Amino acid sequence: MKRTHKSVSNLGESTEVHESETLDQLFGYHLKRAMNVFQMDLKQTLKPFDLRMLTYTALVMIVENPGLRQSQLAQAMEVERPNMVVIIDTMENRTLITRDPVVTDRRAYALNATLAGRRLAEKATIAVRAHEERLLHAVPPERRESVIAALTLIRTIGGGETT
Amino acid sequence: MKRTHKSVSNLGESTEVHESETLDQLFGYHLKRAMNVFQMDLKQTLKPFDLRMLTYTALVMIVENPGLRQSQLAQAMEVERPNMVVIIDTMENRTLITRDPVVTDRRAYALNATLAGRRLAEKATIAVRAHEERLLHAVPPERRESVIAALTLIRTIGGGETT
DNA sequence: CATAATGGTTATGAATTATAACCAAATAGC
DNA sequence: GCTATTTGGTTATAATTCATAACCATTATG
Repeated sequence: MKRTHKSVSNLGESTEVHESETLDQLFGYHLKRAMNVFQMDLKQTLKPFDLRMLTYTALVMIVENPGLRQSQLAQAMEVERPNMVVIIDTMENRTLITRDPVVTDRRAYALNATLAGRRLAEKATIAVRAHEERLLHAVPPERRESVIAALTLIRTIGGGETT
Repeated sequence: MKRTHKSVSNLGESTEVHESETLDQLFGYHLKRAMNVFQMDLKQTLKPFDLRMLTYTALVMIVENPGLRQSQLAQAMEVERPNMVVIIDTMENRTLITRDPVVTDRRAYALNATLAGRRLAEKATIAVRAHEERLLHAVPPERRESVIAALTLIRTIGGGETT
């Protein structure tokens, strides 16, 4: 299935999209390309809900982990704390979540989703699932699982140290 | 599996890393997490060569597609032309590549790697392969291929239109 | 030729991400 | 109890990254 790669391509007016054998052999290269496609599509998918990837992720995490604190969320999402603040701010301003006092620690806030927040998360998730189905329809479920397993494996190996 | 919704929760000292069932079911979520790990590691891998991900990619592409023009490279890398200019600039300043005149089009430049550029690309690629091996050693080769195939499939589907 | 389109460049702006310093509250040491 | 240190959250700001608009020289169109 490998095309014959000629060293010197006659670049005059070739409409051909140029590639690289070396890069094509790299796992990370394909990972990034697929990621780009996914990300662009997801961005469009979330736009109607006025959500970005990070806000969507944060919202869902809060919905499913009521009482979560900002630092925990930041850690879980691998985002710097200061950046988490603005994400939380915007969601609070939209009354998707609330910052509730924590009795055991008066400086911390417990994050909780409002009803509107849960509703939005639900709707957005439906759209996100449709977006995934659209992009993945050519990949049968068991292969998706296989890929996810591989990706998870990679993460557990490389993600050990967050130096 | 759903915890009781209390406004104020007792998340006092749980060291547990919080996750989300919804997100865990999403392909894109795992894609992004793995991508983060990969990217961070690759960044460190390329640092000794004073290369960024984009410069490495560009360099390899030029090495394997001599005479490539900037716009073609930008298109292949899905990068805006103005951004490509600075990438090319830095590589030219380091004499890794040259901008050679194109006889058939006096405003275009043919990009070619110098000997130093090819040498650097080789060394960097060895390091990148080692980095991949490190992160992927738990994933057997045939599964890597399977994953790459799936990722490619996704790209060909979603990447059709670049609106 | 005159007009439009293209390759490359410059300048600039928007958006995302990271860093440093700060306050209030909590914890540790004495 | 009282100081010193650490932690959760915030603010301000810098550094990166990425996208947009306008421009020049050249080429293609008609």
